[in-house]
Amino acid sequence: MKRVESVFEIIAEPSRRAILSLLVSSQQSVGEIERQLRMPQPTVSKHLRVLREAGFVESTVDRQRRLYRLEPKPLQELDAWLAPFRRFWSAHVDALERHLDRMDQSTPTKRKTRRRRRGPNRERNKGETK
Amino acid sequence: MKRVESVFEIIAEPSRRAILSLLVSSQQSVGEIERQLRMPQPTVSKHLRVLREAGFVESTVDRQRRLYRLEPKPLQELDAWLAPFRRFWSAHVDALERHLDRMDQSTPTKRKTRRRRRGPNRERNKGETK
DNA sequence: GCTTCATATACTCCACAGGGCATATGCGTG
DNA sequence: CACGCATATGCCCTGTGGAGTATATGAAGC
Repeated sequence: MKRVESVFEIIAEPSRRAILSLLVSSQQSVGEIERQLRMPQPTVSKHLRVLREAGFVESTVDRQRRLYRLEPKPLQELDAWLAPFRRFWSAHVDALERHLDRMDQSTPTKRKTRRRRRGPNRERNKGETK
Repeated sequence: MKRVESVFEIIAEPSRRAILSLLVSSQQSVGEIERQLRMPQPTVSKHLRVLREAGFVESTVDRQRRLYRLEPKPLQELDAWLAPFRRFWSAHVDALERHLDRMDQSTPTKRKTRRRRRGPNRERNKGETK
């Protein structure tokens, strides 16, 4: 009865994140999730309920199974929340680079290939941190 | 003593998110945070502790105050975690648009102005969901 | 030295979320 | 219609995280 839990609280649960990660490739039935994640079926169903009521997933009926699929909106909200911070850290990378550039020209020592391209409005970090 | 709480658990707390959002503009002392967020000082300090131990913030000493500033890494991890989902939903937008395009050409009925621009490699959603 | 300001920590209390288990519902098939 | 598989729900129990309050630490200034 305590609806509207924030997106953040929903994904704080490791099992729920696991489920979401499973569904990102393709939709799955409860039983498939149960087997892949090795967790008891009631647990899966309960987490799916939370995810469904929070809008992270939708279910369709296929014979006696329920197929769960991902819905983009909630995670897009999370992405939106991150926006100011992305600006923050890219600003910092810029500052660091300006600093290094100054170092480079003032200290022409043996430097490995640093020299980053300095085109204006560098495209934002794409999240490929690894 | 229960270190290594996940990034997700840390930001599940509204007060902590508020603190992070405050710090994104500039560093702040504990007292400033306390006043702006209207929360008791011990609460602020406790949350700051959690944030510090999780690497979200760093503190420097300025006279009798402690200045807290944002550190990018943990939120960048979160950003990285989102990457697969971004791929997921941008794929879906593309599929939807292809679908609508087919509808458009096969069903020339009265349609409000839909017709989206179809330039290749559309720029990814910037998070402006509102 | 003592006092005051700024921050940190210790301790108690309580609500609530998740796990485990039993059981209900519901659809399919003989 | 009786049985079986797939999923959902209800209930109890426990751990833990956050609020509140009091108090400790520690630097400044007199």
